[in-house]
Amino acid sequence: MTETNSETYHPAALEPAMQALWSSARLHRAERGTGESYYCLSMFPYPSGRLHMGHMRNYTICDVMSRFQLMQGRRVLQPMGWDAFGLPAENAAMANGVPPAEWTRSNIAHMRGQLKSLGFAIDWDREIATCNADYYRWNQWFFLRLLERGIAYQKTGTVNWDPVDQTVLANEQVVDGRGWRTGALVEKREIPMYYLRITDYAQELLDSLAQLDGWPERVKAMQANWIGRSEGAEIAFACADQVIRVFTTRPDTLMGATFMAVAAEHPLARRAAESNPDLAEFIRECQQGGVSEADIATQEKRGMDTGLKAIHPLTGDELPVWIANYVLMGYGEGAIMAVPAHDERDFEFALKYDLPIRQVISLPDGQVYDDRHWHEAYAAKDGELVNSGNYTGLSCSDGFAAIVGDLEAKGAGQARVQFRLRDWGISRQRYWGCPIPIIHCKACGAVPVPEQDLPVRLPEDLVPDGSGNPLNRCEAFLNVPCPKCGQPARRETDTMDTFVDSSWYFLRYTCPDNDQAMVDERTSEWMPVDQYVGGIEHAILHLLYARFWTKLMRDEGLIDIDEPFRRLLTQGMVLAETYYREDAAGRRTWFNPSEVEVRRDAKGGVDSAVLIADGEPVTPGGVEKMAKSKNNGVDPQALVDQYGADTVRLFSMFAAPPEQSLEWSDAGVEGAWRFLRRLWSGVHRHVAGGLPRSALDAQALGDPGRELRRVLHETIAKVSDDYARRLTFNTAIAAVMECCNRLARFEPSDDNDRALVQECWTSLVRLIAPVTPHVAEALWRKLGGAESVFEAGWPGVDESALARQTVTMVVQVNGKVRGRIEVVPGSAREEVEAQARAEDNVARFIDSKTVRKVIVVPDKLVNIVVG
RNA sequence: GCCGGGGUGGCGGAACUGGUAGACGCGCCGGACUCAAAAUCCGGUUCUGGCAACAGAGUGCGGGUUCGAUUCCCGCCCCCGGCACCA
Repeated sequence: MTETNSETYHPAALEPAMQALWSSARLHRAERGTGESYYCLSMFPYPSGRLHMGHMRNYTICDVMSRFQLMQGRRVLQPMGWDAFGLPAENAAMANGVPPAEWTRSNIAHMRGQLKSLGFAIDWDREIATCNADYYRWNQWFFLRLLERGIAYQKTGTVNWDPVDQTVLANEQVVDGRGWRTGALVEKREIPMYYLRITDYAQELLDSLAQLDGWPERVKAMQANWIGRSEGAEIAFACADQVIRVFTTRPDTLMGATFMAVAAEHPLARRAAESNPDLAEFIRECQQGGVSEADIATQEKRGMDTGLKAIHPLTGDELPVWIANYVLMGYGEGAIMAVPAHDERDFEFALKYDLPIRQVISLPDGQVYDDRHWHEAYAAKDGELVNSGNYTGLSCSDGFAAIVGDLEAKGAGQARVQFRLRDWGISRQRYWGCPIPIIHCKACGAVPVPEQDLPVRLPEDLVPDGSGNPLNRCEAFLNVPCPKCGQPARRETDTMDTFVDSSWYFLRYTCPDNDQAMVDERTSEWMPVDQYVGGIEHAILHLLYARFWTKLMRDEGLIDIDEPFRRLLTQGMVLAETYYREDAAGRRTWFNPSEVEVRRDAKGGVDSAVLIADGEPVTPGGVEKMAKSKNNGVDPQALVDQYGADTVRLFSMFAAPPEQSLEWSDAGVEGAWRFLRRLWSGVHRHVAGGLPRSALDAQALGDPGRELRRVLHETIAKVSDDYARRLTFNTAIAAVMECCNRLARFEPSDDNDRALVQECWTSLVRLIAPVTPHVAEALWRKLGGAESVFEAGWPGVDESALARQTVTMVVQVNGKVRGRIEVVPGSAREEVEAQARAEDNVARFIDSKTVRKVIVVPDKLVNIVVG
């Protein structure tokens, strides 16, 4: 243990030594210990090649919580694995010609090594990778059960189609409506896909948000809005020999409907286009551009009259039927009744195409309806019905009920609940994913692969080239006899959405070695996850799918929980300053912060920034998320090599609370490094004087000692609360630093004082141990600890140490601070007031004025109101 | 466009339940040590005025409630995350 005896701090030698110690004591194995279980989970990484700062931050947060719980005596499971399927591996294959399997596996090997060097208390025996058949076979197995239950089904869906590469594009591969590689205008295409009926679970997914006390309110709000439950009515409008069904949340405004609008993909639109080339052309135009909601919502509203007329179910009036690009086929019925007077989108459309606007809801007193300009109030539901025949005079809610009642009586409508949530399309026209276990037979149709033939293995030697899924050209994969009739048949070549992989990996960590079952009895021992940690960018999709999948597995009788994650912490992003130079054509070259030197003015403000290489200025481009495109990524490995893992961990926990974005600063890392060096030398100086001979007698301490001990125990109380309840590791670290600063100023005068210093160091080392485990382990042993600091227990608060002789109270006059007084805690109001008024500066401000009121907040503040 | 979040010194942030705005760290300024530098240590550091005591202003902008507002309410501006095939 020479590493711990060195007088100066050398993390490069120390950290591997401490890691070896933990490893041989099997400290990270989840099975060890007898305490209550604690499952602490990070969102598993996509193996992109190197660990980036976002990973580093995520896993440090999780490790701090795991180690804190370990020190509380709990049996901790902190696993790690790889979200190993997905698009980047295919892109890398196109760039380098390396098969995605090879690229992915070598990335995993490298990143595993990086994670190990950071000293995370991970149980590596449970590592999983979703690209391994022993994992994804259970995707396939469960998919077949869902197919049997009717939860999985086939229908057509809309995708982005690149007409040049003849391939389906992901939304991120569509840039300004064009394919990223070819630049061709992207088209929408309808293709058959497999879907999961998440809408069957919409109500439950919404209702059970209420039991997720440990989730941030904002995430629950985002999920609730995403599910988007709305109560309204389904209304049928006759149109020639057809019926147009619409869903509306405002049946009370039915008397204000002046036209109908259908999506370009609506069957009625297609029929109308058959005999009208202009309409067909318009539909073709609507088919251009991307499929993403943001694209559709921001495009200019456009429409065309079909010439068809729908019949208003109550008045019998004829309403023109338009095709409109703001009506979505995927929501409701793909058609709407337009009430331009009371819906902003319909209003805008009516103005543009000069369609009638008919006000049917009254406005607040004095307001007159202006049919040229939209006002928020037009969409309100607190007026009463006007211009509405029999319904005139009713409130909106009474009108809602009366109109729905009449529609029901006529068989033309009914009340209905509609969700914004759509069924989950899981088919991807890509190679690097889990094969969908289906065989297409000319005679028998889509036939599920029999269970005994699972897994359907993905061939690992293919290299995508950008022109569609290479599985389509892989005869060895494609050709297979039909399981039903034995005739030659063809495998499905679509693979599963990677969100399928990430929807249950946390269950598999509990039993990764089971090759007979997806999950087993160990799963219920650990689940639900006690603490889940991951990026806020996953607040909706991943977390919703994981909740859904958990309910599916529950309903298959595989697990017995309703919700997978008890507590959720959504960490913020890691940002860094950007620097660039612009050439004559306006093209920007981005420089990494490590290549730039910042010059400061006399006050410490940024004066200029220059490129170290040539000394010429660069332009600061603002603080942005670390990304390749802005070349502002800071490599954690370089910093770990320079300062050691503990310093990097300390700074990333200190610079911001976990939920907020974190701005990276190399200068800040220096500060963390200095603190650890001070901690190291402080303990060594204390131990060099010999450990104290006798136990601490707190009663015998002098005033400075008693004061220090009060600060220590206040610190223990605060830090414990910060770790356990507030999850603000930045303030916990600040409190430890503050206490260390106090301790450094304390001069022990006898052996009892030295016993106090011993109490301080042994406490502080344990308080910081979750954040900087290697340093803490070494110092703990230096201070005489026989076992690991993580087995040493957590320091307790001595309530008697917290008592104060006096407290400082602030004295305000009319809310402005004018002085301070020292009082005995719990002093009576009158006494405090008298003392406050006697204070010189306070008396000056009261002067001859009349005291109107005196507010006393015990032991804190006095406010004297004069006038 | 829709949903969610954020804005506090030169910088990252703190102020937990409406009660001292700026803890802790960085940077900067001054000092000690040194032949010198680095490292380290000590002191100062919201802005304006003042030698100082102290005073005035101040938490994105504009208003409001309150003895008292970074915190609560109303209206705006800017930045960030998500929008169903990036993960």
